[in-house]
Amino acid sequence: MAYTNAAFAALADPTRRTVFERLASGPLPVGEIARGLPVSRPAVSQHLKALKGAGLVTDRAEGTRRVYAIDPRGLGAMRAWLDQFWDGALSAFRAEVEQEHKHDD
Amino acid sequence: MAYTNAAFAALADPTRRTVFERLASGPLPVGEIARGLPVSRPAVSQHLKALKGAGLVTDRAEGTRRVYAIDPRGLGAMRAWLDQFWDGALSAFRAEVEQEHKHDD
DNA sequence: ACTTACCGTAAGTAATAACTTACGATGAGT
DNA sequence: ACTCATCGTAAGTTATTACTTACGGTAAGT
Repeated sequence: MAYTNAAFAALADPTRRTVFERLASGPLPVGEIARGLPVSRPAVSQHLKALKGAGLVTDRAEGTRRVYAIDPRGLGAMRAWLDQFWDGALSAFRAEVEQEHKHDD
Repeated sequence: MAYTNAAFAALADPTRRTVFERLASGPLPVGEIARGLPVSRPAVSQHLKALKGAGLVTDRAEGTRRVYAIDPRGLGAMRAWLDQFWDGALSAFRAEVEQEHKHDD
């Protein structure tokens, strides 16, 4: 999917991943997300913009505040990409181990 | 896991992700990986070093060449991190949809 | 209407990173 | 011993980016 590129790039930054993790328990307004973080609130806004562009979060207006929530689309894109390697990598790894055991004989 | 940080950072770069994808079909020496890529071979070596540090690839010496293969550890760390959100995000999304359907009545 | 709370964006800065070329080291073949 | 192939690392450059402060805009409350 088109989200794969942006999703990986977005979650690369530790601060941005922390922002994302704060939404795991449920939707939150920007101020709540930024509370206690070592960066300023505008920085959090910029991170949220990047996450939104990657299909990782959605935002809705609620009065004067903006509530963000996790968007499954970006998550799904990353999962699909990972699954592309999962089986192959495991079987290859298994074959690799057996190969090394042969050397032990 | 400790690999989570480095794994996300490693796969953020498109070139590096391409390098990683070339190992999907099986182990390859550096020269084979770099063949046809728009970057130099030393650049590929540097990418492989980053991938190795993230637990995404392993390397073994085979004569004068170095064969790289996909390491399931980094892949597993990312999958575990993703699964941490997967169920919650889906159920939250479902609740969100139902909430909006209520508005349609 | 005025103030306050909440938020996104613009501009500028400092740190990071992806890339290049140059070089050195090791193993295979003659 | 010599040459060639393969690869990792060092040094330097350029582009990207994460952050700050400053500002403007909208909604709610009095």
